[in-house]
Amino acid sequence: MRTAVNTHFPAHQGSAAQRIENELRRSIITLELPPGSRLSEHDIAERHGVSRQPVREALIGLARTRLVEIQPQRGTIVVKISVRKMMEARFVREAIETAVVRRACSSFDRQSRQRIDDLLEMQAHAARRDDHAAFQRYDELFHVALAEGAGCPLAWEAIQDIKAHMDRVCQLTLPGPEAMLPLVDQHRAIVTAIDACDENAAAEAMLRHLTEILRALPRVEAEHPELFTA
Amino acid sequence: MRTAVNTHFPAHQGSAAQRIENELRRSIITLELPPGSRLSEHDIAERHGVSRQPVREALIGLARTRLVEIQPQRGTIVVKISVRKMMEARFVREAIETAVVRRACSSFDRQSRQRIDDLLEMQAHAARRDDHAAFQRYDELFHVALAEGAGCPLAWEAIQDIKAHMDRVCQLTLPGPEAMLPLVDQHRAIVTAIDACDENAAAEAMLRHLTEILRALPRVEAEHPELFTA
DNA sequence: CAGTGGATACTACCATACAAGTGTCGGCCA
DNA sequence: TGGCCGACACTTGTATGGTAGTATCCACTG
Repeated sequence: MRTAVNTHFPAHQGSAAQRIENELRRSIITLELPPGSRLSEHDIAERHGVSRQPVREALIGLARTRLVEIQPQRGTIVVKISVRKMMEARFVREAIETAVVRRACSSFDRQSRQRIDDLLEMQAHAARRDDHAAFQRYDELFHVALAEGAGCPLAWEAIQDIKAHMDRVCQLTLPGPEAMLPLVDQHRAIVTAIDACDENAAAEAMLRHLTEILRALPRVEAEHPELFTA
Repeated sequence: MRTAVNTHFPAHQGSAAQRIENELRRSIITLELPPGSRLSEHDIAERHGVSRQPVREALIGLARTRLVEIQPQRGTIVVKISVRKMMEARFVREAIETAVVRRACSSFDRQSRQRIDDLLEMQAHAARRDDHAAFQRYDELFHVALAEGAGCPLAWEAIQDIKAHMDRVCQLTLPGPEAMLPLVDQHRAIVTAIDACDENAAAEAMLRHLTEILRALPRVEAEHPELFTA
């Protein structure tokens, strides 16, 4: 089975629309396309060598997760980061993932459990190499494995949509192994609690992990005010 | 502010694509389009008097919430109801909404609080008239008001996507005022607990409310096996 | 000189036409 | 008669042209 990052359109894996949506999503999250950027169907189509139609569909997909805002007959722009929405997204994610790890304490798929060890290993390696992209990918896979292992893959689908509001902030806070390595430790703490079948400890560990982002938020907002909404 | 049912495409409120998506979603949830139905872009376009393009965009939107499955170069079908996915969706929803009502106990917007009283009144009226459509609409608005009042409208957005897996089952269980009226009482119990600022009681009430659907599930599955996946 | 009205250059939106892939049905062959 | 092979009908995917709406800029007016 191929490991597909975006599982929303299992049927559209190879379509131009899906390719472009993934590409644009990546560019937005990595801030290559900074908030406020104007996106033109025409330009993007030319740049990717396709027609405007698939580009349009890609933009609609991004609009659904609120990464871009389509203003009819006016234009499409990359939305600015909203601290308020990020806080809300974090709150919802905390609600889902603490419930997931609690469930994981009752029963956890053995295959997923094995996979998690591998993922943690690779993530730590990525952190030491200061490879943000790989780190974030493994982070995502870790949480996916958690949801799947707990028997609730749908939980991750739900998270994926709201996570978009947090990803760009994470992108700003990650640089430097000293920021990434502690996150791996937090992951380990979660797994340890699950192995011990200690619901409260697992939920507590997840809560600490998801609260981490709040620490650096004021700093990054002060450093890059132009990326945030007023 | 206009009360928009679907807030995913604020920019597309009047667009043909959005109109058709809403219409199709309604038809699927009300089981007018039963699971397994084949949907043809061509036919739908003709029936609505538009071209294939907006229909296509509508179908992509529905595919994102897994209401339909697009099989490239083959066709698009209404997905069957999956008990497994419904259980997962219920679990995730429970996680989110119990967290929301807990938060609501700390602080709750006064305007939303007033609105909830009106909604409960109207919902009870709809129940007595045996008006499923109105009942379900008010039910949705109740949960929206809860999320907004708690200061987390994003929570409802997240729920909307996964709720699709539950709505059709609800559609099957609702008929008859004797099924609907208890649900209104459960809503009242939630509000009462929030007014008393009793977190645990509120979460407990919400949990009972969201567990209700499990009671009737075996019956409807036995009565309509053709609607469910094997 | 400030303010207003209109032509213009964009935009997203929709319609139409074409391309590419898939399942089916019927004829052909062994 | 059973199995294989090819044409056809149907699907979604993509390309292109035209339409309607909005913002901008500039000439014109008070």
